[in-house]
Order: sequence, then structure tokens, then C-alpha cells
Amino acid sequence: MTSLAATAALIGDPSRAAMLQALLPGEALTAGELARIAGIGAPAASAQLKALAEGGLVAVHAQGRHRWFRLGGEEVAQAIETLLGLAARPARRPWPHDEALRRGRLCWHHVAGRIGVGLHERLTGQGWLEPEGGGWVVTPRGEARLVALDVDLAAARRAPRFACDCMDWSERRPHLAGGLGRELATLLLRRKWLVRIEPAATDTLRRRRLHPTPEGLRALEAEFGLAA
Amino acid sequence: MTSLAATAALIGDPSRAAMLQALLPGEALTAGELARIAGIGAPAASAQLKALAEGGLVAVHAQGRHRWFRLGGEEVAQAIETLLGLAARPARRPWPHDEALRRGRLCWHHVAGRIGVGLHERLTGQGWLEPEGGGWVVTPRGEARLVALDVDLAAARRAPRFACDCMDWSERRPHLAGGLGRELATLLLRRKWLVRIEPAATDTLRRRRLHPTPEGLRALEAEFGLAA
DNA sequence: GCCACGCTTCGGAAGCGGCCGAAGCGCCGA
DNA sequence: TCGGCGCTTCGGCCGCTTCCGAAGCGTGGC
Repeated sequence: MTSLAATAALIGDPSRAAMLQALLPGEALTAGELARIAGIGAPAASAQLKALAEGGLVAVHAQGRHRWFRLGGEEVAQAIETLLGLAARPARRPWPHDEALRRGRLCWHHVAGRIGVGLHERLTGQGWLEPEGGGWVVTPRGEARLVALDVDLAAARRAPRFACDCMDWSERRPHLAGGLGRELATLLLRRKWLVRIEPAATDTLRRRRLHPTPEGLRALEAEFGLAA
Repeated sequence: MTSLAATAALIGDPSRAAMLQALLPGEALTAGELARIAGIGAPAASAQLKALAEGGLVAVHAQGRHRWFRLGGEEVAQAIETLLGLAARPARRPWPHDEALRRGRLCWHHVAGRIGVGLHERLTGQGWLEPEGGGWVVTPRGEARLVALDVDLAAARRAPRFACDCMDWSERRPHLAGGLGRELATLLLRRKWLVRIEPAATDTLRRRRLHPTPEGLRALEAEFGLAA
């Protein structure tokens, strides 16, 4: 009953790893052959093979003056295969995000995720906002709609930046940031069109998701033309 | 594209292994939590986590002054699970032998495996041999049968030991050794009741198996009462 | 009975890797 | 704006592991 670290360390040495890979097809090899494969001398190979045998990674059978080594079983081959798969992956992986987190979350007080980029797209595409100086300003039509929704535009204008883009790391498109983004998020949460979901037990990152309520889905479609 | 050894070595350190096991459920933990779990200081933990991240075994996400770490994906968890399974096994495993090798093989010129111990059982159980001085001698009835089979008893008697037991390492019961054992094997091969099978490509240990021919199966049953 | 061969054990040297303490950087709250 | 906090980098020490050469042991062949 050895530990995870001890077992992995057995595979983690270049010489031993070369031996194990040579044994992966299932055939037995002698200590001398394995030494040659690993590129080390007979004494070193003997010590390494002893360690592998004590760890159960290889099985040994003495026959005359030869000692035959083979993998310690199906599970050993499987473990090595799995590790080879890991080793072959591109090293750097993007932070994996679960589906609920992709749908909606808070990003520095504004709505991010699919809902956030959807809002951004509708607000700009329907002429509520127009670009100016790297950010956005509200059009007369947009102001009327936002005021009707009870968005506190005065509070939004007191922020350092009124409205600007924030690249969404899960959608790779921008969502709305700045004071307007914060006020929009505040509104959606106050009206309970979106609710915070506590991280579940099966959860990964301890971030709350933003989940649309049934009423919220209807409202988002009615007010912004945002499809579910 | 790192190597098998490098990947395994990442898991092979006790501190890193403790961190990975803590991350196994899938939840994200901060660098500080992982340091406490691994029982090391913050600097050491930082270095270890950096190595794990560069190897793709964990993913990192900075949030405020915390850094959240989680496993680098499904495959990583799978690899660790597999290694844990390996680690939980009893360390020493017996040399695994394939079925064909268990059935029949040559052991120092005599027949070993299930066929060998079966022969031993029939020869002694049917009164062809009787014990004497730690070995076996032929009974009159046995001698008649063996001579009828064309076994060269004179040659068998010229051997240092006429008939004795040899513990069979796959069956854990004795098969027949000594001069009689050798002569019996010679007979069975000469009559092609058993044939040598060359090791196949999928083979493990490079030993030839002994395989009964259809005719051999009938003869072994008829002459010795040996069931297939 | 001797030598050749395969493998192991022993002893010593070198290198790698992990750990800590001190210092530095960035984020957060007052 | 300042201090606390989490985390990182740097420098240095220590221990473990790996390797080789020399010698020893058992097997197999002459």
C-alpha cells in the first residue's frame, strides 16, 4: 500500500520511464536489454528494476542467468498510457469553465457571460448606445428606454467611465462595463431577472453564477430582444 | 509536449501529490490552502504550483489577491485516479503467466503445467507409481503400461533420479520430474501428442508452450484417463 | 574444474530538487 | 493614503537520488 507520490515517482525517473515504455507492448525483456534501452549501466539498471519490482510496476522471472522483466499487469500499462496521454497534451490549458458560469456571472459588478455579451450586442445593435472616444454614450432613444427601465443613469455617469467594453474570457466577445454596466447589473438583480446561484457541491471555481429566472427570461426578451 | 517521465515526476513529489489529491474532487483551492494541505510554506507551494501549472496539471485563475487552482481537466483527474489504483494494489505481484503457458510447457525437459500435474496425479493415483525414499518407483502394473506405451524405462533409470516431484509454479502442485519425467515428455513429443508452440508476437515471456494436438487429447484421455 | 557471462551489491561522487527565510509586488479595506 | 494580506521571487542550504567503477555471486558451457 504505497502512496500516490511514491508510485508516480517510480515512473517519474527518465531511466525507469524508458524501461516502462519499452515494456508497454507487453513482452518481457531482460535486465541487460532494459539497461541498453535506458542508456545506463548494468548496476544502475539493476537498482532501478529492483525499485520497479518492489513497487509492483514490473514483475520479474529468473530463468537461468537471465532475469526477465515485464509490466506488473494490465493496470500498470493503463496508468502509463494515461500518463502518456497527459504528456502529449498541449501543456497550457485555458481555465476550464462550466456551462452555468459561461451563461452568466458577475465581472467586476457587471454582467458577464453569454447574457452579458448578449446585452452588449442588443444595446449597441439596436441604437441605444453609440460609440464615442473608445467608449459608449447613450442615444436619445436609448436614454428613454433605460430610464423607462428605471436604470439610474445619473449614478452611471458618476463612475470614472460611463460605458466601455470588457473582453469576456469565456465568450471572447465584449460585454458592457463601466458605470452603465454596473447599473444595469444592479437593476437586473434588483428586479430578480437574474439571481445569484451559490456554488454547488460539485462546483469547481467558487464563483457564483448568475441565473435568469423564468420572469427574467421573459423580461430580457421583451425589453432587450434577448433570446434565451 | 512533455515526456512521460516529466509528467509523472510532477505527480511524484509528496507535496505536489498532496495538492493534486486535494484538488481531485474538482473544486478550486487557493495557493494558501494548498500550502497548508501539503504542509509546506508559501514560497515552496508557489514554486510547486507554478511547476504544476506549466505542466498543465493544474489551471490557475487569479481573482483579487487570491489565486485559485484546480485540476487541469478531466484527463488529469483520470490519470491520478489510475495511479491511486496502482498505489493501492498489493505491491508484490506474482509473475503473471498466460493461459497457454499454464496449460503446458517444458520444465527442465519434463512436462509442466496443467498437463504435467495431471499426468503426475494419474500416474500416482492409478497405482502406476508408488512412493519410495522421497521419490517414486514403478509398480509392476505401471511398468507394463509404460512399456506398452514405448517409454524407455532403461534410459529413465540411468538418470541421477528416476522419478521425483517438482513443484509446479503455475499449478502449485507437483509434476513428475527425474528420468521418468524426461522420458515421458520425450515420448509425448515424439508421438506428437504434444507440440511446441513458438511464442506469438503478443507474447510475454519468450517460452514455448506445449500444446496438445487433437490426437494427443484423445490419446492422453485413453492412455492416462486425462481429461482435456 | 575452469572460464565466460549476466546480474547484483557495495562504495563514493556529482547533480538535481525541495525547503526555508527575507524581501518585493499587487490587491484590498480603513 | 496607509497597513494588512496573499502570493511571488531570490538566495542559500540540505538531503535525496542517480550514476559509475570495482568486486562478488550464481548459472551455463567447455
